[in-house]
Amino acid sequence: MPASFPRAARIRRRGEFTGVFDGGVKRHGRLMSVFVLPMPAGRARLGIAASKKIGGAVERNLAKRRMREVFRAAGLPAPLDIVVIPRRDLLTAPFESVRQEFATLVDVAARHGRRPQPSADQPRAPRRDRRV
RNA sequence: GCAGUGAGCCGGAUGACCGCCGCGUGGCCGUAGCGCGCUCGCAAGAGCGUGCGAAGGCCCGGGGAGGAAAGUCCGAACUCCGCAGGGCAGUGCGCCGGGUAACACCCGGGCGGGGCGACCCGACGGAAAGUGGCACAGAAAAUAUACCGCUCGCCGUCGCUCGGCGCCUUCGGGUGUCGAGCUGCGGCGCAGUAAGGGUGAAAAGGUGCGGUAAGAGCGCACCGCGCGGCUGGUAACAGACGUGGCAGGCCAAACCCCGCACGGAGCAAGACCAAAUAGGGGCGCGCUGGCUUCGGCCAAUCGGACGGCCCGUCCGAUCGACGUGUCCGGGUAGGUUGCUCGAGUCCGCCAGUAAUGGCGGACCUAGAGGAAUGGUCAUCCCGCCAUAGCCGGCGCGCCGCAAGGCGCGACGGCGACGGCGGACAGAAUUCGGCUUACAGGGUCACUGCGGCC
RNA sequence: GCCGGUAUCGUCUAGGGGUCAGGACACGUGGUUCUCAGCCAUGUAACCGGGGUUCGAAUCCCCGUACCGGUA
Repeated sequence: MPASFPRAARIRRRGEFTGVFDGGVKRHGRLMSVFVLPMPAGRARLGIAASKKIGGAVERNLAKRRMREVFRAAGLPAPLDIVVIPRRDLLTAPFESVRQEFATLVDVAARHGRRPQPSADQPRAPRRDRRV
C-alpha cells in the first residue's frame, strides 16, 4: 500500500494533543517517548512535540521529518492517536533503528491500551503539559 | 614565489524509490445542487437516464528556504487606538556635504589614530553657561601651591687665606686673639624663584639661546596654542600672513547646555463569516371568571419570598413580569482574509567620483500555519589522515682508480586501496539596514619582500 | 511569532566609578565538651562571556550567551 501522510493523518489541535497526553498510554525508548490513545474511528494520526531541548529549528525540523517518514512507512491501519517526543539521539541514530524502536513502542503501547484495563480507569492526575 | 589588503561570488552535484504544500480558463471520476427527457402518481413528489458540476479524490504540467531565512538592535510600509494648537518631560542621534520612503544605514570629503605599504579604525558638537568628580601617592589635583632644592639677607660655627696686635723662637716659623675675605655646615625670614628632584593616569606650553643673585615668556628664534582679517573650498577644514607672551588639566558612554528627530501599540495588528450553550432585543402566539358603592373583594392562574420537600402563609402580576415560537444584533470555538506585484528581480543605456537616480526592455520568483519545501540509498566531487609504493636532495656505511652504484637512516613531495569529515543555519506580515555565526572553493584589482629575464 | 526583564562565592543577597567586592546560610580547620549539637576563632570561595569609554569598570555604553516572564 502506498503509504502517504496527508493532513488528515496529523494531530493539529492543542486539545487533541493534551487529550493524548492525559489519556494515552506512554512508553519511553532510547530515541523517543510515545503516547498512544486508541480512537473510536478514523485512521492513525501522528503528532510530534519536539522541544527546544533537542536543538534549534534545524534539529527540530529534522526530528519531525524523520518521525513523519517512520510513521508513514509503518502504515498503521488501526485508529490510534500517537504523539511522539523525540530525544536528541534521534537526530544521529540510523534510520532503521528509529523505525524499529517506533514500531515496538507503538505495538506495546497499543496492546496495553486496547483492553479496558483497570489502570486506565484510575483517575490519573490531569497533566499540565505545556509542550508544543 | 612568499606574506598581505580591498571588492564581489558560490556555498555540494547527479540519479533511483517513496512522500509533503501551493498553483493551473489542464484532463478524468464524481457527492450535494441545478437543467432537460422518460416512467409512475389526482397531486406534492419519487425513480431512471443524461448534461453542467461547489466541495473532494486521482492523473498531468509547473513551482517550492538563506546569505545570513538567525539575533530582534535600528528605520519604514501596513493596521488599530489616541490626537485643536503649542510647550515641558523622556528617549535617540551628533565633524561636513550628498543619497534615501526613512534610518543609528550607505557614498564622498575633512580631522585624529594605526600600518613600511595597499589600506584599516574612530559615539568625532560644547569643559572662559553652571553643578559635580579626580581614590592611593604627592608640597600641590585647579581659587594654584612651595616639601626638597636654588638664590638673597641676617646670625652662629669649623676650616683656609691675608692683615693688625700679644707671647714663644733653633729666626724657618709656631701659637693666641681681633678684623676682612672665601668655602662648607647649621638656624632664622609674612624674602625671591618655579629651572631641577620626587609622586601620579594627569603637575599650569615644548626645545634652544640670551638673561638673572637664582630663576621665570622676562626677552628672542622655531614649534604648539588663541585672536584677526585674507586666500582656496558649498562646507567641515586647510594654507600663508599679521598679532597676542599663553588665556589656564582630564571626565559630558557624570548631571547638563546647544542643535535635530520622535504619539502609542503591534499581523497573536486588524477585517469578514459564524456552530453549540448561556444571556440581550423585536415580533407573533398562549394566558380569567363572578360581585361591585368602581375604592376594591372572592376564586383561579402565573411568578417571587419563607422552606430540604409538600401543605400553608405573605407579596406582586393577570396585557405584562411569565411560557412558547420565530427573527435580529453582539460574540466564543472554528473558518476565511490580511498573504505576497513589491521603495520587486534581471539586462542595457544615460547622469553622477560614488552611494544612487532617470529611461527603455524582459520577467513573476515559497506562501506554510502543531507549521510544507523532504526521507532513504547509490555514485561522483572536495578536504584531512595514513599503509604499500614512487620521486627528490642530505647524512652514514660498503664497493670502485674514477664517473658512479648498492644498502641504511631521518626529512620533504606525490600517493592506488582504505578511514574520517563536508560548515553556520530553516521563511512565519513585508521591505531597507546593522550585528552576530560560518567548513570549503573560486574571481578581479592592488601592496610589501625575495628570485629570474 | 511578537514584546519585556534578569545574571555577583555552593545557595540567598548588598554594593550603581577608586577603599580588602560586604553579609547570612553552607563547607574546611582549630578550640570549648566525655561525645554530638550549640558557641568562639579562622580559612576557602564569586562579579555570565567579549569589546569600548575612562588614569581606573561588578558599576557606564555596545555585541553575544544563558535563564525567566507577558501575550492566543
